[in-house]
Amino acid sequence: MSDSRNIGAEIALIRKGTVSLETETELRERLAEGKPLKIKHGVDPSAPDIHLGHTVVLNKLKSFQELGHEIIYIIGDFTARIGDPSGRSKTRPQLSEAEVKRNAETYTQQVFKILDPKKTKVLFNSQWLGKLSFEDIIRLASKLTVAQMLQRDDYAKRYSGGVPISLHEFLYPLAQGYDSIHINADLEIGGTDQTFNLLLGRELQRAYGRRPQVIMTMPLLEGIDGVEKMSKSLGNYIGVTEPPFEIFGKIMSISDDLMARYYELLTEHDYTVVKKDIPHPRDRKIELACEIVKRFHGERAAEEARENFRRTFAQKRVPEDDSWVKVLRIKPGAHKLTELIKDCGFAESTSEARRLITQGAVRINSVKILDEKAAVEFARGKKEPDILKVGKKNFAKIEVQD
RNA sequence: GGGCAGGUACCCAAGUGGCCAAAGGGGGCAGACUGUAAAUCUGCUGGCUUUGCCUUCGAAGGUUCGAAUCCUUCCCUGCCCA
Repeated sequence: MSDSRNIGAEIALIRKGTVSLETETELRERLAEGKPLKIKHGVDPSAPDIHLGHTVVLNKLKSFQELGHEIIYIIGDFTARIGDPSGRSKTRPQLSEAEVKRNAETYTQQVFKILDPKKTKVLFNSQWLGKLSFEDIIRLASKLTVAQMLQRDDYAKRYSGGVPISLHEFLYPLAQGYDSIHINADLEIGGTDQTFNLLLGRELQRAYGRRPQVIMTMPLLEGIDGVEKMSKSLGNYIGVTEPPFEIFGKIMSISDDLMARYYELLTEHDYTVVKKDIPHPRDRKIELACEIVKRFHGERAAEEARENFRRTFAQKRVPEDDSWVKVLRIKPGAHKLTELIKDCGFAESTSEARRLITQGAVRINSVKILDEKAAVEFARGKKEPDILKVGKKNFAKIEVQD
């Protein structure tokens, strides 16, 4: 690790796919010392699920791990209760202690789908942040000025736009920076939306007489809407624990432009090469979907998802995947269609169910039903269960029993 | 503390006594066309036992035959001054 040529190669590897690295010189110095670096990454367990957006950073952490460095994965259980305002035009909801704890547990489980648990140190920042006294916090806050805080884009925008900024929101980056001091991080990595917080960590380390951490930012992955960054709260995410067919389907529904982006950020492939090898964009997307599914569910699941997809959408048949077909058990006799739709969870209210019917979105056994008042008769002992289809992708098997 | 401007549906935003379940845009959903893509076009977008009824315009009271709209009090936000 002390060989300067190897350091060059290592830096090249580290740099791959990053947006920024401040500073490369400092990184080189630290690598030259020959000790494993403490690589810090903090997460906000405000949503309990890891999605593809997180994996961009996680993959980078994994490669650090493979290079022999120490990963310190900080669950921001304390900071989650502040609510990170990064990239938001609004104050985040503050979570309760119990919610945060529950989220944190599922979070770590999922992280280890990518990282090696043996080489990862998971810490909760309530361990040290919870012990700070009010005096400590004052001292911390005195290191920074309001003008510095307002440099941050989302604060500045809100401030000039007359949108409220609560005082506690200023504490978020401070707390995050304090984490860096506490663990004595050599390098902190985050999405580009974390740039300000990461830089602030450097400031604070300096102010506390520590060597400032190197910071590295990774691109933010757009969500499946192709516009906003992927996030659970926007509902435009693909979670790593979602069932194979679900992941497959979500990938297939993204735009072609976004597909290029996903190839770049989520796979090792060079998109220009892929484009040449697979000329039809649909097939390219299928390949991508397979690859992603494979990563989290294995080869077989990927093949099944591919087959199922073909069956469902190309051949317009009922998918052979339980995660995509709800099972509704009902008693024999006549049932109002609106009720059935609601019971399957395909509509939240009778009015909505009614709308779906009149708009031609509802079929039973492939027969379109347009009468919003329709009641359907179900008898026991049919060979094949009746299939209710609502919209393009909602299927339910109706099972009749007493 | 004083002055001013505001708080309308998922978001932005119009509406200043009845024609208001509330214009317009965004988002979302559905349909057509497709490759479950994009673009485009069309419709829908509070609830219900739906030719009607019920609840909603920051909250609570009040005026009125009738209130998102007028009055009172309260809560919240921004700006300016101190």
